[in-house]
Amino acid sequence: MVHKKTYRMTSQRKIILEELTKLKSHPGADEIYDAVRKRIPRVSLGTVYRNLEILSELGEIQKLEFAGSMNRFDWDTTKHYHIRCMECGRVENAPLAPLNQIEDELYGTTVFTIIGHRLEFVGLCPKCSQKTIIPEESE
Amino acid sequence: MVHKKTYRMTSQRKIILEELTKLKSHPGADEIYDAVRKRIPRVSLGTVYRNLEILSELGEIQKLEFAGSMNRFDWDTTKHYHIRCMECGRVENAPLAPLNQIEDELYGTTVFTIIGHRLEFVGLCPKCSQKTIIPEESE
DNA sequence: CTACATGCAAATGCTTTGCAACCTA
DNA sequence: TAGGTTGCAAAGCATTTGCATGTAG
Repeated sequence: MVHKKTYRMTSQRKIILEELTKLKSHPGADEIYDAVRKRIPRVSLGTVYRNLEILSELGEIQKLEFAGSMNRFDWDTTKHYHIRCMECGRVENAPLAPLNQIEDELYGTTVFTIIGHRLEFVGLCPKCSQKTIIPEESE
Repeated sequence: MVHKKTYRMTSQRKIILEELTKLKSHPGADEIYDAVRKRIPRVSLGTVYRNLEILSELGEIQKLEFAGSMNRFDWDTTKHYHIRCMECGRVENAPLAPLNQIEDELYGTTVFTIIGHRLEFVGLCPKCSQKTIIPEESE
């Protein structure tokens, strides 16, 4: 029998979890690092990364991976989709119920074993859509 | 009036496009680099990256960005989704028609201006699903 | 006690960029 | 000939890792 890995609740781990929960947004590791550093000035970025990984493995938090941008983390562990601002990177929840049936549609038509899917919306947040007025094409 | 940028058809550019088209798979920049190097031994990886970027800007190819893995490129420029093997990274087309209405569902319920969406499936390719037999949980 | 965790710094992997020489329209 | 393009090398950025020391259970 294999030895089961037992995780410890260190003060760093607890504080990282607390700060993510407090942030409410969908921060990247760097933002969480900044928040945690206010309480543990000598904390290392490596510790933040390691703990975010472990916490998501434990199901305490959710790791959000986006195409072409850095990872973000979510205190909300329920299944939901996101919208990301292509200008500033801000992330919000997408008000759309999970497409629970969509994977079934591929069943039998692909040689892959489907394990999951990821859906993300790309757009502009209110701030950036004001700034980003697409200029007229003038020849 | 602004000066419009005019692209040139250099031999490198042409060969990069040719090799991507030949590959038929969904190669990363490194694979394309390897293929191109057989015809232009002194080509640089930077040139490959720059040209892939320009070619996708021109609509000659499509840049595929996946969550948590490197970019890949597609000679097929039509709208379609993909499945990626979580073990070996192999990418295939997903036999599913584009969800053209899905963005409309968010209309009015989000403050974001939706510009697009990205849907990707994650799973195991035949080779990896054989190797990856999930071991029983034995206490 | 001991296996897991930490801080630190160096390393990683992918991608981008500065620059002088080069070439295409 | 002008301005896009190249090869080369160095830099950039997010993330991971090796290691000696620290600490929770």
